[in-house]
Amino acid sequence: MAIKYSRQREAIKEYLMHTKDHPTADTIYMNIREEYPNISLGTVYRNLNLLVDTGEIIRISGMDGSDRYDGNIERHYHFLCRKCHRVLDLDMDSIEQINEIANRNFPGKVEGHVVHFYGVCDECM
Amino acid sequence: MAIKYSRQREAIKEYLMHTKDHPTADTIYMNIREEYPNISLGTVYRNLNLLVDTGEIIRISGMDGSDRYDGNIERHYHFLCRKCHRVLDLDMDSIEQINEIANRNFPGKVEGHVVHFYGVCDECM
DNA sequence: TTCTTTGCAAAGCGTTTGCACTAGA
DNA sequence: TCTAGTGCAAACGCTTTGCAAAGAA
Repeated sequence: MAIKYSRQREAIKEYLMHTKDHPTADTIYMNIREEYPNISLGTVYRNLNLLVDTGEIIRISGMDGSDRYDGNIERHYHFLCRKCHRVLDLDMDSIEQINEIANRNFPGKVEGHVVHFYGVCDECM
Repeated sequence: MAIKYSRQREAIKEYLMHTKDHPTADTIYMNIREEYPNISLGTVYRNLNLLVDTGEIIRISGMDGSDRYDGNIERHYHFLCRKCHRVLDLDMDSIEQINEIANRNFPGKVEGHVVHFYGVCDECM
């Protein structure tokens, strides 16, 4: 099925491109609702899934309760503050070589990994 | 509140100590039910939480849909097969130093990380 | 007895889905 | 026109919780 333009989807993408927060679907919903008061949470979820599938945004899973979304699709790492529960970007060297370390004694094939860091952010210290 | 003995909790712990699978709460429930047919899923969840809190078992989150549990509390890494969805232990060197790498340019304090690997296991290749 | 744990069922939370309607191409 | 996207509400999967009854100390 071909993808058609939708102003709601555009607004969601736009929003994610201009924030450095890593908002949840619900937060995105609350924000988009200011411009499109009738948008439904279901539409937000459907569009987030679509944008993740097309590679236009990234989904960050396994941090907190709910998934976060990120308009920055460059490979980077995330940090979760255990006090304020904000998700921050980490400016750090690549650790892609951990795949190789994992592969050494493994009979199958390690293709990738998910990492995230946690601790206390500067504002909460 | 003091912790009192419970045969159900003992059975859950026992079960986790003797399996190398990384079962979900539901799988544990199904298995314990063979010995305790009246046990409820709520009891399984309550005991799993209690055992995680006391450090007797480990919870593995963010792999699949549901959390997995592990009776092996030694620091080790996990692998999720994207075909059969089994979770396997990885026999690999420590990568604890990634915390330090993450800390280098970070204004807050990185205390820990969650990593898991994915790919195809030997049986699915 | 006293306080913890249980079984049950209901509720919670985040996310997905069916459907009739709307809107993009 | 034709098909994809929307809003709404219901349903989903996993987990937690309130409560009265049962069990451990």
